Amino acid sequence: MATTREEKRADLKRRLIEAAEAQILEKGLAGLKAREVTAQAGCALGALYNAFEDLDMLVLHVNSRTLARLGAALQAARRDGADAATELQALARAYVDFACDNQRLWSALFEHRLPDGVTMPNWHRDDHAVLIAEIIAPLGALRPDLDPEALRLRAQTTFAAVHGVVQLSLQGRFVGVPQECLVDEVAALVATMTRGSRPGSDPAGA
Amino acid sequence: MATTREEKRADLKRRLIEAAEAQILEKGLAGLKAREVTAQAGCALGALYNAFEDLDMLVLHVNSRTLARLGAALQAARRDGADAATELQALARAYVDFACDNQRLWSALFEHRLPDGVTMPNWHRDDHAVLIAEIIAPLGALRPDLDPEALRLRAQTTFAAVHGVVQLSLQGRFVGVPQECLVDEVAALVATMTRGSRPGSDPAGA
DNA sequence: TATTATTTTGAACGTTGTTCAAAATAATTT
DNA sequence: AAATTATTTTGAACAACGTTCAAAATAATA
Repeated sequence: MATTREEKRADLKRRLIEAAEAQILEKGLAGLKAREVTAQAGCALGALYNAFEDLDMLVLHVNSRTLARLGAALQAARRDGADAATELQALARAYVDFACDNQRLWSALFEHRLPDGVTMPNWHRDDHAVLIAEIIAPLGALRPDLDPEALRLRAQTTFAAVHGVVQLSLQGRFVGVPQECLVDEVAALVATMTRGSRPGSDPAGA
Repeated sequence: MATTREEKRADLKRRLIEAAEAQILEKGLAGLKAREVTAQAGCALGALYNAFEDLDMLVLHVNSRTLARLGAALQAARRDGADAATELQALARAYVDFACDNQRLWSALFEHRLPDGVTMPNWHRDDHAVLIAEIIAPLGALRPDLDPEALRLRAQTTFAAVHGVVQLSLQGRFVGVPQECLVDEVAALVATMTRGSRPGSDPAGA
């Protein structure tokens, strides 16, 4: 065995990521503690800082895994060939379902903050692309007037709108819609945005 | 002076809230420290826990002040008599402006989390009503078909949609729209939602 | 097998929020 | 006014946290 060094290193990283994911799943991001993670991973406290720069970077690895799973769920929800409204509804519904079914992991994606002055590594930043990737095509079908740059911006805005409704609701905020209404309200929002995006829906043309 | 006790107590609370607000303004919610707040307020460390249950409750008082100011800004943006689209645009613009001009205080409103199992006191929960209060009237004008309960839900959804765009943008997230585009994208979103809400915009009727 | 390079370890450090007995202060009673 | 009681203020002490680092253990090489 010539690569024992790297193998062990990789295995430790994997165990730490899995332990961290389990901790977040059980107690939420705020319940993630270096001592519990290392205990569950079967290593010493300091070993965490050998494998990762710090606890924040470990969280980013967990979040990247969550983003990959979320991306897969969104891809699986695609309805190629269906009209844009149907496709957007399916994507939004898949997002709501994923957030509800994986609340703590999904929350960690947006609750986590890097310390001031620390910029997010590119390998993790790029993993966020899945959040808007599937929106672009159906939105482009609704809005053939938009150039690629404006279309991408509008996709980001569309995602953020749906995301905002989900987030305030799942946080249980006073201004958030009750969880029982979440699916319906998101569907209503997407329907409204879809209708408002259709060419010919401009008031000047009515 | 018969009420020295209460006066001093109230004065200390005020100084602590102002010091906490100054700290959040300067360094953000994560930069709020019990020792710095009490030092700036001119009292001992333990005095904080005499005046408030804990640091979280002090944050809630700061957040209530922020909500009051935000509520005033939204009320001032009202365009009574104007059509619903204009009114909704004005409200959304006022929300964006407030969030941009008071980023750290505004962020604290939504970043702050109570520990698991601790429920928000009613006096603070109710202060959140200002976030949707002004939306209901213009949205009701657009959607006369909705009963009061559904209208309130739709107002919450509408707020959350705009809020989501603002939050992801100001957090500087990869999927958030760049800050330079925020005003325009929110305006586009509100315009889309307004058009999609107009009676007669239902595809079945086109 | 001996030597060198790397990793693993956990005690120790600094910083946090929070507590609490003692000291200081205000209110009340004599 | 003085003495007594009630309340508040204080800051040292505590537990829990993320992080570091010299020493011990282990792997790679000579």
